[in-house]
Amino acid sequence: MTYRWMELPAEAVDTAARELLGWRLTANGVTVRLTEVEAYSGLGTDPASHAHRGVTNRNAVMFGPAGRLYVYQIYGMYFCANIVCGEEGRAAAVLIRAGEVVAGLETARARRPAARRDADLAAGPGKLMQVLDLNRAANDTSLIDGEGPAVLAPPAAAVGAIEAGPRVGVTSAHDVPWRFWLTGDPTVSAYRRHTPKPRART
DNA sequence: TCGACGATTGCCT
DNA sequence: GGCAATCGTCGAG
Repeated sequence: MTYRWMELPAEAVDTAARELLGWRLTANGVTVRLTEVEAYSGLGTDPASHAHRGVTNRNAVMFGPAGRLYVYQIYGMYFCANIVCGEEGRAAAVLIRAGEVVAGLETARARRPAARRDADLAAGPGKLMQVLDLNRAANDTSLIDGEGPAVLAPPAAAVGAIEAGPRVGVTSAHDVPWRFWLTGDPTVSAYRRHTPKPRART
């Protein structure tokens, strides 16, 4: 199985990100509809990308074939998931930032007792991974062939309007809006400000 | 081998 | 709105 976004070149990762909105990601009994994503190219022009400084042991998956999962741990306690895009040998990935739980709602609630509303169940990269019960073990597994813990499927219904905006907190490459979300969706976390970290000097 | 930090979240005031 | 928790990864020495 090959999807359109899998055949786009690495420099068109923003287009791939757009196309992935509305797709359904299923893992461990829970299905979420992707409502917010962010593109990362790291072709030497994206300082925010893990792949910006070349291949390392961690980001090697980003340089692999499209349709696989790139999972990494952040702040020592949460996981974030990326959908690898672009041709093999060139880094490109789409970060899954938020989703709407469309199946396995009870299971999702049990996994995230801190969520007060259903819209908060997967309204963030780390939250989404908790809901799907995915971790580092899912890194470098396929989202397409069903052999991995997670499976990605096309939208069940027509995807609505899409909005785009620049990634907050990134000074370079801010001229290109690489964050995409479904207009008006309550699960989208795009409204959140990027928390500036306490750093010496400006 | 060591030191610093991050594509975050949730609890505190 | 502010900040602590917590550790794998990376770059420098």
